[in-house]
Amino acid sequence: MSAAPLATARRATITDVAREAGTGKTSISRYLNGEMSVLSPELRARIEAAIQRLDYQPNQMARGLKRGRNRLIGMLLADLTNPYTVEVLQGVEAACHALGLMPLICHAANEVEMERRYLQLLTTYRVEGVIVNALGVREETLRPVGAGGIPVVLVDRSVDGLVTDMVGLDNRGAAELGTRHLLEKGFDDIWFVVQPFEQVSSRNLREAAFREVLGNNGNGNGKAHARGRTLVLNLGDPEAVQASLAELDRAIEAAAGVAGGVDRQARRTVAPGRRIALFAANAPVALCLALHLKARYGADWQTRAALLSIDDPEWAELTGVTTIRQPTYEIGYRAVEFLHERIEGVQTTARDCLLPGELIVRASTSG
Amino acid sequence: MSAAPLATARRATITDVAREAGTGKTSISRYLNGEMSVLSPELRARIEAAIQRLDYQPNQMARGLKRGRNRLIGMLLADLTNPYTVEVLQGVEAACHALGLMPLICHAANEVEMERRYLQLLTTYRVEGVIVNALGVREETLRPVGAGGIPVVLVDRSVDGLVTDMVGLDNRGAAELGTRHLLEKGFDDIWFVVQPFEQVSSRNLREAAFREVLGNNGNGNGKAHARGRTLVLNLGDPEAVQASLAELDRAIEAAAGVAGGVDRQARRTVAPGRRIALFAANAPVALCLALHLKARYGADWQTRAALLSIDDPEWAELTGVTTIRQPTYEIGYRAVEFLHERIEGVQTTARDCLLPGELIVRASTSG
DNA sequence: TTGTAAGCGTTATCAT
DNA sequence: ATGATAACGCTTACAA
Repeated sequence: MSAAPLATARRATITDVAREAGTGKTSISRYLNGEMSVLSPELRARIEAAIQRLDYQPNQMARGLKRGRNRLIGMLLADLTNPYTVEVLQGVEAACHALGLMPLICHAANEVEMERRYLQLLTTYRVEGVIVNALGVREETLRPVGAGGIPVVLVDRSVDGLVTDMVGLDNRGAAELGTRHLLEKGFDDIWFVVQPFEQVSSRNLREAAFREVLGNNGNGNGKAHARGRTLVLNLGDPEAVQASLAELDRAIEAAAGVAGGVDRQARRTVAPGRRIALFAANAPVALCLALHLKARYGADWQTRAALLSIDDPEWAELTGVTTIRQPTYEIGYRAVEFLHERIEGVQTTARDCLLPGELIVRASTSG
Repeated sequence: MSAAPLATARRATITDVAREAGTGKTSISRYLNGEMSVLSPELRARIEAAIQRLDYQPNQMARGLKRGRNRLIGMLLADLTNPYTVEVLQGVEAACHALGLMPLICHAANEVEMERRYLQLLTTYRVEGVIVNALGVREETLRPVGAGGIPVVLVDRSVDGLVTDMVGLDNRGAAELGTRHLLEKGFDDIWFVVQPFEQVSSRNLREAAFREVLGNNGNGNGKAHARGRTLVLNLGDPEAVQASLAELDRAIEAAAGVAGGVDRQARRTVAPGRRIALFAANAPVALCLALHLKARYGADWQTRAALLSIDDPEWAELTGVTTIRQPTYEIGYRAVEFLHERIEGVQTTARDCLLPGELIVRASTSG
C-alpha cells in the first residue's frame, strides 16, 4: 500500500525532475504549463513518469516570483463572528475557485491595529488584489495597498476619500423596506438601534433612510403620528451598552404601562398599538437586544417589543424575528469578479454594486 | 497631503533601495534582518531614508524562496458555518500572531473534494505546517502533506491510520457530563442525536460514552430504568433528515400522550417525568432539532422536549438551551503551539491534548 | 564595516 | 522539438 514515494525529506524541484527524466528544466516547465504542442509524445511520457515517481509539485512561490503574479488575493474581514461575514466569504471562495484565485483570509477581529498589520502583510506577500470589509475608517490605512497599485474592492462599506469599486447591500432601500413594514404593521413608536454610525457608511445610510421615511410619513399618508428615534449601541463598550439598554427599558415599560403606569403584572397582554418596535441595524445589535430583553422580561419578551433586524442570523427563524436578508453570497461573488477584472487591467471608473435586501416576515412583527 | 510616494507602479525592490542609498544589496538585507551591529550609523541612516522614500517593502515570497521557510501555515477548516470553527479560529489567529506565523485559511465547506484541493494547494505554496479540522476520513488525503515532511496537527478529530498531534475536546468526558446531567434531572428517555458517526472520531467517542453511561447506570444507582437511544441525523441529506425527525416526533408524541393517548390538547402541562430529552452531539444538530421542533410544536416546543447540546452557539442563551461549552479558543491556540514546536523540529511521539468541556445549565433542563 | 557573487525554484529568451 | 542561460528579489558565504 505504500506506493507513495517514501518521505523524500526535501521536496523535489524542477531540476530533480529534469534529471530524473533525462532532459532539461525547460521541457519540464513547458509540460507544467501545458505547452504540449512542443513536446514529443515520448518526452512527454518520460516527464509524466518522472513527476509521478518524485511526487513533484511545482513551487508556487518560485513561480510567482518569476512571473510577477501569484494568483493570491487578500480578503480582509472585520469580524468573523458576524454571520454576515461568513456568508460573504462563501461567495468569495466560490468565485475564487472559479477564477483560479487563492484567497488569503485575514481576520481583523474588530481590532484596527490588526487591520493595519494584515494589510501590510498582504502587501508584503504581493497579493494581486484585496477585498476589504474594513473597520478602519481612515483612507490612509488602505493607502499602502492602493499606492502600491494593488486593486482594492470594498465590501459592505465605503471609505471616505477612497475611490474604488465597492459592493454591498442597498442600505437605503433595505432600511426603507424595514421601516415601511413596521409602519404598515401599525407600530407607532419605532427605535432604530445601531452601533456608532458616524464613521461607517453602511450604518450611516441605514440610519439616514430610517429617519427620512419617518419624516416623510407625516405627509397625509396614514400613520401620521409614528415616532422614530435612533439609539446608539456601542457594542465595544459594555458600560455604554448598559446605559443605552436602560434608556430602552424605560421606553418599553412606559409604553406597556400606557401612560407611565405601574401595573406591569396586570397588563399581560399589551394593547397592540402600544408595543414598541425595535429596528436593529445588523445582527450583532439584534442579538444584543434580544439577549437583554430575554434576560429582563423572560421568555415572552416579544410581547413587550417587536424586533426587526437587517441580516438574517440562524437564530432568527428559531425565535421568530423578522429580518431583512442580505444577498451575502452574491456580494462576495461579485466582489471577487470586480477584483478579478481590475487585476486583468480593467480601467473603468470606480463602480458601485448595490444589491437589494429581502424582507422575511416572521411572528415578531405579525401580531 | 500626498506625502505618500506617487504610485510607483512597480514596487521597489531591494536593488532599487541599494541604488537609492548608494550601497550594495547586502547592507540592505542586513538592515532588514536587524543586523544593526554591523552597520555604521551613517549607512544605516541612508538606508532608512531610502526605504522611506521608496516605500519599500521586502517581498516575502522571494525571502521564503531563498530561506526555505516562509512563516506560512495552512489552516484547513471543515465548516465555517459551525460556530465552533470560528471560535477555534480566533485562538489560532492569536497564537499565530504571537509566534509570527501567517495562517492561510482554507474553507472546505463540507466538500471532500475541496478539502483535497486545498491540501494540495497548501503543499504547493510550501506552507511550513498544517492544522486540519478534517472532514475527509481518509488518511490518504493527508498523505501528500505528511509525506512531504510537512507537520500536521489535527483539531477536533483524529484520522484513522494517521499518527499526529491532535487537540480537541475531551469527548468522552463531555458526553458523560451531559448524560449524567440529564439523568440527575430525572429524564428517563434520552435520545442522543448525532450526524453519521462511524467515520468521525469525535462523534464516535461522544456516542459511545453516551451509551456507556446509560448502560452502567443500571448498577443499583437510582435511575435504573432510564432508556437511551441514538438517532442519526444526516444533515447532508434532507430526506434522511425528514425520516429521522419523523421518528423523533412519534416518540415525543407518544411520551406526551403518556400511553400513546390522543388528548394532546388537554395535556398542556406534561408530567415532568415524561418529557423526552434530546442530547445533540453538536451545534448544527441542535439547531436542526430546535428549528424542527419549533416549526412543529410552536414557540413552546421546549415543553415537549428538553434540549442539551455540545457546543454553545449564540442562540443557546437566547432560547435557554443547556449546553456543554468547548474551550474552543484554547483548542486553536494549543494547536498552533504544537505545530510550531514541530516546525522547530521537535521530534517527540504524537501527542493528544484533550481539553474539558463546561456544562452550562439553562432552562431547558431545569424544569 | 562593506560589497561581490552564487544560489533558491521557476519562467522567458534565445539558440540549436 | 529541445535545451542552455539569464533573470525574478532575496539571503548568505566569502572576500576585501
